[in-house]
Amino acid sequence: MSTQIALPDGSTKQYDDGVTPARVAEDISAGLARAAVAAEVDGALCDLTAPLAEGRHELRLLTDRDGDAALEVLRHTAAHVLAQAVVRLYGEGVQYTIGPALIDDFQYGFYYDFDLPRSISADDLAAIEGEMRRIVGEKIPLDRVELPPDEAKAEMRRRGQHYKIEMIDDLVAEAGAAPPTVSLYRQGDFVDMCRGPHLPHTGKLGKAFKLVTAAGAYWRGDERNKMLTRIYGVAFFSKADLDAHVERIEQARQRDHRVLGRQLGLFLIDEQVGPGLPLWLPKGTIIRMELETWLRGELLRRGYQPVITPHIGKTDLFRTSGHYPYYEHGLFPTMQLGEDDGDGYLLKPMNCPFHMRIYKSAQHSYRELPIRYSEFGTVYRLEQSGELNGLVRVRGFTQDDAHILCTHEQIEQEVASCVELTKLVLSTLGLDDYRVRVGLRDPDSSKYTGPEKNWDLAETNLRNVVRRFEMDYTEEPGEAAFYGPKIDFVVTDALGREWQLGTIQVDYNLPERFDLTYTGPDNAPHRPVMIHRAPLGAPERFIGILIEHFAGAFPLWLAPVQVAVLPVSDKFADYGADVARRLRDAGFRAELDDSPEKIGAKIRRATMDKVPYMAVVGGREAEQGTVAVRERTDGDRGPIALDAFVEALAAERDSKGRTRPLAGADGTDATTEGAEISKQEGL
RNA sequence: GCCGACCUAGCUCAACGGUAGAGCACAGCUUUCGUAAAGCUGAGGUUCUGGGUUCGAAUCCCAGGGUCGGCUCCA
Repeated sequence: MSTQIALPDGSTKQYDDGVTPARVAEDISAGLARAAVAAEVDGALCDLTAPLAEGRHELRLLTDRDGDAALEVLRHTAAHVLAQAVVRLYGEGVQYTIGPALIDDFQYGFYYDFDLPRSISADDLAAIEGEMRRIVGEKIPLDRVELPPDEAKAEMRRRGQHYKIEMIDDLVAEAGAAPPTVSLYRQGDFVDMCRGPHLPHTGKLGKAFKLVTAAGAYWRGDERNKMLTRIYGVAFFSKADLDAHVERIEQARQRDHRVLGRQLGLFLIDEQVGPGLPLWLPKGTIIRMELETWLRGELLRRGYQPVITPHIGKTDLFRTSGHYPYYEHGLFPTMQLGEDDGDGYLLKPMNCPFHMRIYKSAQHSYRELPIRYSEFGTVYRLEQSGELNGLVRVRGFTQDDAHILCTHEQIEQEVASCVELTKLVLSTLGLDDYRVRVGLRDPDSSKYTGPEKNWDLAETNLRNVVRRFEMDYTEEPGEAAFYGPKIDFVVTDALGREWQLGTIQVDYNLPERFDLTYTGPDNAPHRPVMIHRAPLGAPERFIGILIEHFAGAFPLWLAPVQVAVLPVSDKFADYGADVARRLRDAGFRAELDDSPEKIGAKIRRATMDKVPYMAVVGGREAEQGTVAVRERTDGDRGPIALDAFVEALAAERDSKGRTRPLAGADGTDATTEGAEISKQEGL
């Protein structure tokens, strides 16, 4: 009776039965034993203390160098230590539910959800963290016990852990006929149900952890359930890693679009105007105007027909579209004009019903299709108050909307063209860190409308397109709109939270509801299909993300102020005014700083405003008709003739930053403090 | 909407039951200056709103509004 252990270096060790990975680690070296957090036996993770069965096994020891897999074990144990601390401090009334490790989350490393008899304050967090440190000091072993479900339930019942009993019942139900065993981890006086693996004892958690915040979270993520208390924390293998994490969060807060939006004077959300109703300040308006102007040009080139529709429409219009009463909870309340007003009017939550009426205002032939109506239409949705967030979640926003009416055969080509446009928008701005989500219907839900065969067809169309573009994408059931599947372009903000930008949606429903038709070659009426699409999604959200992406340092073509003209003293203000006028005549947004400040102060101000170029002018420049160019981050670039400066600026502006004659060494790239600005890609 | 925290000058913050303050920004004056902050002076407050406790409230309590972090939602 013996156990053979094959190690990654190719060697094999021989043991009696019941040997544990921890024991093997000790045999190899004391250092390895110290560093090990878990083991991988024949490809499966397990505890260091798990006895190995008779026979031959491949063993790999997981240490702090093994990245996410090791971190996950550490953080998972941290969650258990947190739970033990909470139970110790708040006693029998505490029920603990789930406490996973978080690996991909930008802000947090683990959490645990509790049903507590009272709420948690900042002082409590400090006390809990103190208790956790005590538990770490006690080096309590985590012992795994496998029990039949009934015994595990009995254990949890003794401890008053009713959520755990529910979870065991679910496990049994999932497992079907053969009842599994349930693994419990005993950690001193604390017992939790858990898959594992875990650190062998609490001392291994070390000191590099802290609790961050407490928040509410519904049991099982369902708002009909009780709200639990979630405590978030972070944990690392070393203090240095923890410090680096804290520093990263701090950096991220600096590029938060709400912070930069105020600092740079881009937008304002004013309490008296109303929550989620942004005011665009002059500088922010420039950015938005440039983006929109550019996009309008691209749309015209692609055969879109611009239309303009009102902000309100009769409630009946939205009954026909089906949005009312389906989305009534998300609408601003109906406007009633008088007694005989019937249904009243609604502030529009979307543009499509209006575009449907435009289509319907004339007869259409198959020869006209596809018809593409585009509109930057501002819509209003009563988003839940707790959801509002700067520019990225608002109640009044604009969709760079269009509705394409086409035949079934044209869908793929049209969707492909929308994908191409969306990718152009993203790549032009260097936003290449996005993911593509194909939102499909949830087979278990009844919220979807329309015949199954249309859904199947539309889902196939979308799949074909994303494959044709060879895009990485994930299919996500349940993420479809109620009327059809969609392709979403999803990005993350500075704090790692995901937001949907561009979207392309196939809709068989609305043409049906509005009874849209076209005359086919057979001289008979046919039903067109509709595509909703918005490459930016909404300029509000898009620019919010863009502010964070550029850390406020916009490329020349978008920069609210493109050139700051800085006379070294008042004496040269006249020449400065000339330069500024010349630049404005050439179509640039140039500002003269004729304040009585020293040149250093003017440079500092322009730098903090993240103006791309400064033109410093003094006696030498006035005499020779030059400007001393200073680039936002590269600094002083020396004198250049004004004409040449204008020409170089135009080249950079018109190429949207792909050509940068005035930039540093390689002429194509610029970085900003703390910002990782991706290279502008070709189209 | 739910859980929790927060709200003081335009902004960032201090004062934590006893006369509301600083830095930046703003205004005036002096300086006329060569690549990231010249100096002096000044103005600026319903301490989010309303109610309560107290001799006295920015500070304690209650309600409302707003913001932030989560959860839920997202056409």
